[in-house]
Amino acid sequence: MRDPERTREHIVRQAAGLFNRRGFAGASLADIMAATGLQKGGIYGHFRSKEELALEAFDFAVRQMGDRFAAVLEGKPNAIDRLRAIAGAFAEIPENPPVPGGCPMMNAGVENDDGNPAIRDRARTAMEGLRTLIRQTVRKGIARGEVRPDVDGDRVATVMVATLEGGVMLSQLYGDPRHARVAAEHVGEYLDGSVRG
Amino acid sequence: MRDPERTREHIVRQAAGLFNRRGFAGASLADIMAATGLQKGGIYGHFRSKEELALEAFDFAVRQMGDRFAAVLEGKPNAIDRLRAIAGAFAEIPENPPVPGGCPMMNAGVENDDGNPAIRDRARTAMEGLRTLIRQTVRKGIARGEVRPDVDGDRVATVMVATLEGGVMLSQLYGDPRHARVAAEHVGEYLDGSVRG
Amino acid sequence: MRDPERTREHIVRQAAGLFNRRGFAGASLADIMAATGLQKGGIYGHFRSKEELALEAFDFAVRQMGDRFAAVLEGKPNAIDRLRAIAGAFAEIPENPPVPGGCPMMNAGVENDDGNPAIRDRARTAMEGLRTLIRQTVRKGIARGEVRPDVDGDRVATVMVATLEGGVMLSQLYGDPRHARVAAEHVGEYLDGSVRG
Amino acid sequence: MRDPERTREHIVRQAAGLFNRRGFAGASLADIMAATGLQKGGIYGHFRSKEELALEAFDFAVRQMGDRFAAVLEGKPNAIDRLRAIAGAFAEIPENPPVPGGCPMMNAGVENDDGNPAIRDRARTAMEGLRTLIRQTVRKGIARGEVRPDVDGDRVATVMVATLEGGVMLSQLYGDPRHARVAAEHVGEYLDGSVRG
DNA sequence: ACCGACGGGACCGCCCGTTGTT
DNA sequence: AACAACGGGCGGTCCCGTCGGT
Repeated sequence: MRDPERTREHIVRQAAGLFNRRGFAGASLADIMAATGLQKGGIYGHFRSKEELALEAFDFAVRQMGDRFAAVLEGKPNAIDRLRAIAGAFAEIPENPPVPGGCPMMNAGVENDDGNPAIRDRARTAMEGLRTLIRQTVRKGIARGEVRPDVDGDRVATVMVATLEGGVMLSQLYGDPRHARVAAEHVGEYLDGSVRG
Repeated sequence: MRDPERTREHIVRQAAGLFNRRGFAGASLADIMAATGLQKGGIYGHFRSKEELALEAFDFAVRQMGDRFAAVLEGKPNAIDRLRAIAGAFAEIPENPPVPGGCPMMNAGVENDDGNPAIRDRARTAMEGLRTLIRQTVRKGIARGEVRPDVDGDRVATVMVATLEGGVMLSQLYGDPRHARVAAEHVGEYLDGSVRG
Repeated sequence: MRDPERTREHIVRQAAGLFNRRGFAGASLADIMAATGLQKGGIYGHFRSKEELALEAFDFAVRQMGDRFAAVLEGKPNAIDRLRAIAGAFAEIPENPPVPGGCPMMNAGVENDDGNPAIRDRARTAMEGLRTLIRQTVRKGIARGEVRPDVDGDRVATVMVATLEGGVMLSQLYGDPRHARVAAEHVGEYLDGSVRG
Repeated sequence: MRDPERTREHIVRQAAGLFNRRGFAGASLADIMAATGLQKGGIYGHFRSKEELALEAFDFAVRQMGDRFAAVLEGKPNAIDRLRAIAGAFAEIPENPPVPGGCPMMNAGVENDDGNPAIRDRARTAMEGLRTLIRQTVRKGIARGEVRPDVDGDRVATVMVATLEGGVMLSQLYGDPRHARVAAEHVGEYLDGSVRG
């Protein structure tokens, strides 16, 4: 681990999985030391505090999610196709999570209901990014005639995100990926029935 | 606080809110002491451990949820009406939570992703109770001709619960009750469009 | 347990075994509650504190030891016979302890090396009672011509008690009653060889 | 206290005295903190638990005892001289204890009558080491014609250890070193009268 | 006489963060 | 850059003792 930049990323990556699975309070520095193979000094040389590391780890996790979305949206100009692709990306989370522990936005939001407002803010911002992606996709879809002109993009965003995140949550709770897939399928039907122009 | 039974319930009620908001690890005995006005001895006289208290608190929270459902289902024989009532109950959670912190099943499920399998099991069982309620409502609705005969009750349960829980999650994350209401409205349209016979 | 006197003795008896085996700090009130079948109030109605109970329990234990000595000394006027009888009583302790846990004087003395001077004082007094018994037996034996006139009773007491208590300690440590018997046999030879007149 | 090895030994040494005087349960971490001048973090960095520290402290205490024996046995080939030297070492314990609190084998054996089997096992092993030393000294003494050929080394070991440990116990109980000395003198007479060839 | 709820405190173990050193 | 010793404090658990009630 000669390259300090590489070490830093290594820490962030391992911490992201731990924080996502166990939450900020539940993941201890001892856990992170074990996961990274570093001692305390090696970690505190890169981050001023556990919280600073948690924030970077959360951003990293959100970026992993974003990369997934970017990958499935690649080369899809059609709005409905794009929204379907987002649903498909969610359907895959339980079986192939971008970060261990599932969706970081939901996890961070629920686990930091109380306390740790910094992470909560980050979760809100990230979630709003996803909702904005959906909203703008809808808007462009309307402009392109692929989406009914009377469709409210904000509502579509809420319906989609709620259903998909809820499906992931059920899959995690039951340890059964079907729920996320059923939720994604429902979103597909919803898009065909109520959104498509 | 002469009556020990009352004290016990008082502890459980306060603890339910704390555990629901902060999670099992996040809610300390000091928090519970502060919320109940009791000292450690007074709490450990009623419960053998923090976990035993957490389990009872979780059961209490689930019961509070169940009471909500029972209240809105009261006197509604029609299946679609009943499913709508469930959606309506979820829509109200952010503004008027049966237990502070929102839906205990989702919270416990997400926060105990790792660790504390006992609470996780309880969360699964409670969630399955809700899904069973929906499934059986669908089945009776088919028998009564209120629901299309080809509707899969299990899928309806997953779609409804995913959407509604996801809506509650969004409302909590944003501090805005609209998301839960939008999710509930979507469920209503889904019921009218795809379930109603 | 109608008779309060009987209850009190019941507590003392059970506590004596617990304190003798686990020491003052090691035996908790919860242990005593479990052993006696009484609740806290039932115990504190008879004793003002754990220490007061411990002192009475220790006295009880010493009395049990004393009863053993009295029994084996009964009808033995000869000094050497009496001293042998004391050795025999010690030899039996590991297999048939008068109080669970062995000799309370040794236990209390060793376990209260530091702290709890009250129990330590009682242990000293009790031990001195035993040494006085030996010393006076020697003295009478000299007067009766059964013991050499130049024998120092105090030294006999120390040698006998040291050897016998040490034998009991070894038997307890190893869980093997032979050591106490060997020690008692040695005392017998010592009496025959160096004390008998 | 720069050198961690030195710190560790410092902790062990101080803890050995505390555990030997107060027992495993009786010596609290607060006591050890006070005796060592370290905080909890400083102690738990060297030992994983109180029990691990107690085991090392016990081993240290036994080593201190062993050093005493080794010192007095130095340059003494004759078996009777060696056995006398062991008795002499015991006679000195009350006035000049190798570890504060007296003989760790006896203390640990008596105080862990119940509970803490690990320390009890160590005490047994250490005591058996002492008995073996005596047994083998007797055996060699027989071979060298210094000890009667019919002497049973195991019985000698039990008699000597019982008497000497008992003497130390009496000295501790009374706070008077004479008992240990009398016991050692008795052992000397026993060796001359019953063991010497 | 006995029960049992409760107070308040001490226990050990783990936590995060700092600091001196290599 | 990384290690590892250490400080100081919070965590849950169990402790003993009191007191109102039966």
